[in-house]
Amino acid sequence: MTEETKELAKRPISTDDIPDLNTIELLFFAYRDFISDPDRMLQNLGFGRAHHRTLYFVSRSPGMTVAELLVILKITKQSLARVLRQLIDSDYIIQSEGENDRRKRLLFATEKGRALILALSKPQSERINRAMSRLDENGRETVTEFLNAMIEPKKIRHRRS
Amino acid sequence: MTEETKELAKRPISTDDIPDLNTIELLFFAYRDFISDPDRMLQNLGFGRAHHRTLYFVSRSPGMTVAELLVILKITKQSLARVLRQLIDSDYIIQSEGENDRRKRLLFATEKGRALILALSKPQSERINRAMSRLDENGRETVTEFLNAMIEPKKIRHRRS
DNA sequence: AAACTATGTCAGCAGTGTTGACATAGTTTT
DNA sequence: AAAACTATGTCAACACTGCTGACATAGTTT
Repeated sequence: MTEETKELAKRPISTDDIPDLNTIELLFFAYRDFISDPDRMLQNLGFGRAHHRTLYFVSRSPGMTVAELLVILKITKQSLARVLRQLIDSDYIIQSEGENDRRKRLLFATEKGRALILALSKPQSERINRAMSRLDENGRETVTEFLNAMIEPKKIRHRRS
Repeated sequence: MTEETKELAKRPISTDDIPDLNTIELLFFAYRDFISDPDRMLQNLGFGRAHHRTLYFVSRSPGMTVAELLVILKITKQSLARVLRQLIDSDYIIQSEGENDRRKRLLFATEKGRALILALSKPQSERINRAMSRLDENGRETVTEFLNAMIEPKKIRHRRS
């Protein structure tokens, strides 16, 4: 190992190479810690992040269909089916037939599901609150604006005529 | 399904229930999109996010030991061993013995590894740059401050006397 | 009746996290 | 020098969540 033929990069990468390196790193740590509180709670239930997200969006938009959920989560039918089944079997979510279109499955959180999503969101909300507390109203809007700008703009979908 | 005995939560959860709900959602979407660009690149190499992070921190701090990497990444030895082995076998990272302590394995990115981490970081940096471009210097500091405050404060570790 | 749509399911695979046990080499302590 | 400790590696096994492709069923639209 002493006489290497491979070229080594001994100089650390820095903001000279990538100007926003510090922000990249901050985002990694911030998101990891942000998700860590609910992760711990979920573990006790035998659930994971996918359950969290599924329950979240269903609670946020009661009556959502499976297809709509797939679009939001950007995962495959099979990935969703697994966690959705578990959430339904353990009474966090229930399905009901669509009124106009009986093929559709409208998804609703039960009271049990609602209680869980509120419990999971609480530490996240508190963390955000702590971080925001240092900022004035203007600063909070700045953060919101920044996060929004980080999101991939929705592509306009053209319907088949 | 028409006559349900289970109690339904038909009212959507909202900022009435969780004040920072919108920020929670924004963070989810922002991070998912932020990580999606390098994810696509990694796929072509047969690598994943764990490889990305490992290579990142080694490039950032050349000469890092395995133990130090474990502390930063907060994963288990076995999880790291797998991706580290692949990175070493495919010449993105090399190991060398510690000078003082020959048990230690000092990790360095090769030029190939350096090139990869720069390529992976580029779209992330560009995305941050786009999002930051709307903000003035003061706004950028606000975002940095916010992200820092979202991170779990390091616990003070007491050394055995 | 035929074509299409919404959903569900099966089998199998990949990446990355986990635990616990054990092995080896090197360092420090007694 | 022997004993204890440390840094790393490895083995086996498992869990969660993403993927693909194929196929089935029921309901809707053409």
